[in-house]
Amino acid sequence: MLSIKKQLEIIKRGALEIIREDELIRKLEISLQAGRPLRIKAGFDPTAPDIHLGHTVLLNKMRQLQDLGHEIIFLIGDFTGIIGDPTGRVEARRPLTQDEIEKNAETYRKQVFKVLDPEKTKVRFNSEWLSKMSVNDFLELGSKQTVARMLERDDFSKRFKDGIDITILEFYYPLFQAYDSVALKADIELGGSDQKFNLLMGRIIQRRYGQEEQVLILMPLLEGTDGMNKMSKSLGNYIGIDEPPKEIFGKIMSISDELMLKYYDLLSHMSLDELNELKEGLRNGNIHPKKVKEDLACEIVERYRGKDESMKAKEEFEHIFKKKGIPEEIQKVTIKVTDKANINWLPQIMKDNGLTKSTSEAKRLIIQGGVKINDNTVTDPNAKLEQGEYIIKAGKRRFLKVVIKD
RNA sequence: GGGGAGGUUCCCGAGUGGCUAAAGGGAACAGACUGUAAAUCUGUCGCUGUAAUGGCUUCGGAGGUUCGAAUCCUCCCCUCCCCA
Repeated sequence: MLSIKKQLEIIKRGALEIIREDELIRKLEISLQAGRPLRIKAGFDPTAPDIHLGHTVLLNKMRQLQDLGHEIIFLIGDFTGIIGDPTGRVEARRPLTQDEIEKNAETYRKQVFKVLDPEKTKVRFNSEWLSKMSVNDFLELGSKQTVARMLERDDFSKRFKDGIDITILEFYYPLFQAYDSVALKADIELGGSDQKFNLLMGRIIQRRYGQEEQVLILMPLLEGTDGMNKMSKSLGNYIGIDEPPKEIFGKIMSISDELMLKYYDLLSHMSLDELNELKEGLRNGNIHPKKVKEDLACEIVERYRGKDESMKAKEEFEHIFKKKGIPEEIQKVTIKVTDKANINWLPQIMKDNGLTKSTSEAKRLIIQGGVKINDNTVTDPNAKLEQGEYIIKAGKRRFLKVVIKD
């Protein structure tokens, strides 16, 4: 194991807040002396098994701790997932079946182990202990916290003031999550900064159950591609690590320059010195922002998909956007003119093949000059395609190859 | 349990009998500009083949009044506020 100082340096990098640092140092000391790794807990929702870059901020930190020799517990909140985290909007959730949970867990394992070391990661489910709670246990847990304390939480107090529903069940969510720390005897809990309340609750509940309090490591939230909200699947502003390489590449390239720097801070494995150098270069104009963004896109794709894929994605991107070319692989359809009336009407073809949702939309797009056939802008919304082979480009990135036959 | 306010197109939100496929904003999409972006400007933004003063679908749900309803009536469902 590394020295306390070294460990601390690694742990602190990128972390938004550590509660409390003195406790962390003490825990590290004891761990080092006794040769006992610290138990680190990080919880994940079982309903969204698509890992995106936002998750990887946390996962990277987990990996670092793992590499320091500590014990990582990847906790799947299968039980609490049924309630739904009150953070953000609440929707009534359908309880997941055992099968679904197992399936989601499998997907998690597959994706998560692109970052974590499978050998050193323990996957647990909180239903293991929560579903076995007796009514008495449940009451006891409820007695450990007061309503006033619960209402301190922003989400709750705001909703309470605004007169928006808060179910009693939702009050239990932070308590259950806190109880997970008790059940696991966690030394450290890792989470996004939006989880601060829940994680703090863990400290309080652990104390009330006579345990030593966990240290919290709060990581900043990664903003989504819109640069406004945190990255999440439901907002559609996410970049999934399982997505096709060119998608990942393209999405990263489309973020704003400002956001790009935040992504560097949270996602790049570049050393701090290199990072500062880069920022300086951008400021004085010695480095072109596009190049910097490209490098980031390459780094990310390479990490999850390998060097080859990363090179390919970059070339393809260059090809399409810089040289305004067409991608190598595009969807191809063959149409027989005689099949039906209007089958060769351009908007109809576009709609039928998913380039647009309706013929109206296709017509609009044409009128706006957003449609090209073989590199020539189409101006006539009544255009029909005669026999031959065409490449249709709709908007910036939708392509289709059509073969019209008799 | 009593009293009151609401549910409008992807989201927020105007609209209280025809001029309303429904103001305005946001999101999204396209064009210009660029670096692929951001910002800005312009345009589009229910569906439907002759870019139609056409047809169809949409304003919580189901009926009804009317030549005509998002707008009026009845019942139902849902949300919120105040009081108990």
